[in-house]
Amino acid sequence: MTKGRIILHVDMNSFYASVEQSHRPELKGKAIAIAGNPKERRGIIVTSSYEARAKGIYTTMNVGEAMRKCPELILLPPDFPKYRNASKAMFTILRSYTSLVEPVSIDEGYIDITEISSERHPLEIAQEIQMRIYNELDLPCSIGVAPNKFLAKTASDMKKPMGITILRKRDVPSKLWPLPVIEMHGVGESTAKKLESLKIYTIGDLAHVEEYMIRQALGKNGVRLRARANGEDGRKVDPNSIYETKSVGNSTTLPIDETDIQALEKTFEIICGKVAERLDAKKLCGSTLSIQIRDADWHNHSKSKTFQNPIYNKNVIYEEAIKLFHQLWDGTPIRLLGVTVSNVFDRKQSVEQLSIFNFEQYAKQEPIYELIDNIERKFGKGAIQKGMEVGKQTYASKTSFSKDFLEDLKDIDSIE
DNA sequence: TCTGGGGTCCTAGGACCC
DNA sequence: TCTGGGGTCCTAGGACCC
Repeated sequence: MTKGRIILHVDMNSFYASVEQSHRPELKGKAIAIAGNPKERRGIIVTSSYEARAKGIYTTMNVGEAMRKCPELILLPPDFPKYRNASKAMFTILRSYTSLVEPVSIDEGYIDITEISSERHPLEIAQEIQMRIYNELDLPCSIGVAPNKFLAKTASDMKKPMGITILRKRDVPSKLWPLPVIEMHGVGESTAKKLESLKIYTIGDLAHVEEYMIRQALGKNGVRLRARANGEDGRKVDPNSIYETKSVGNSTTLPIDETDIQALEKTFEIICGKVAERLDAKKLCGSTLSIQIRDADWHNHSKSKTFQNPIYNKNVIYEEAIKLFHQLWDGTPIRLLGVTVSNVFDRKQSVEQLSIFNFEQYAKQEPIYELIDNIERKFGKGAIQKGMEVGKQTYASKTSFSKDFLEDLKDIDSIE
């Protein structure tokens, strides 16, 4: 960490709305918004154009309220494939400069331009990137230029739309410290409240608090926030982070606060289907299943279970989710239902892990060890491996491959 | 301003093992 | 014999971000 880095944060401006405007030029200059489901009572504004923002429209605003406030507002349903394509094109432009590109979400990412900055000025690179995205994709973005991720992210937020902001470490006292602490990326309402009780109101206050005090109040996270308030952030730009999915979930807010078990089970079926579909698309599986419930008062509850063998099959997910649900639910009305598969990894990897894992796991247990010994004696050295091959076939439709596998082994034994 | 749906990371307590 | 400390995994819940 001797050499300084130069990092850009590229943040697309009101991305979904801008993509729609670029596809349909007649929408340019107009107040438009992407709304979850305009027909539904619980539809909200997901993104709005700057023209709409000027009229008081903001993200998470209820659709009905938005229409009252701005009757000429043009509502559009989200078109994610369209946004994903635009996103891909944007990242392709970024990757034409360096492979050190880390997508953070569909509409923002970091680029480490340290190496290429030896030939060109960082500001010139930022300007060119911004112009290329604008000219080639017809999309506006803001760019932050800084020595680390936190400052780059903070900088890209300072001038919107189509801004470029340089934030050096030496600018931190003058540009960051006067701001209210809630403005900081990583500080939300809850943390701001806790900080307030410590008489920390500005980013500068946070930067100067004693380390032991902030650790006591906020733990590890507090210490990290304090470092960031001082302009320090050692995180690297990691191009691989997008490939390291940790969980896949789906949730839905019900049309009414629901108590009818049949309606709830039906919803679970749909949700589980979507989770399985997305796991399929990414060729993933996961070992932990959790369900989420949100009640009418916005209290959240969850129940989870970790399985010996990873799951991904729609029916398995549904059956297990329903089991968890019945253990968790006390009959009170439900606002939101969710299902998540976590501890996910590549499905191909899973087959190998599975075999090794099971073997080690069960070889430790004496009767099984004997059993395996016996089988190898009876059927030859490759028998266990073969049994596992068979296991792989049936695995897709079974939750507990290990148990099934063991049953299979017992069957073989009882053939004797 | 009364709030959708996709995520990530952190914490704290308990179980279990050495 | 009634008792330490460390590590890891699991679960439930919270905070935050876009």
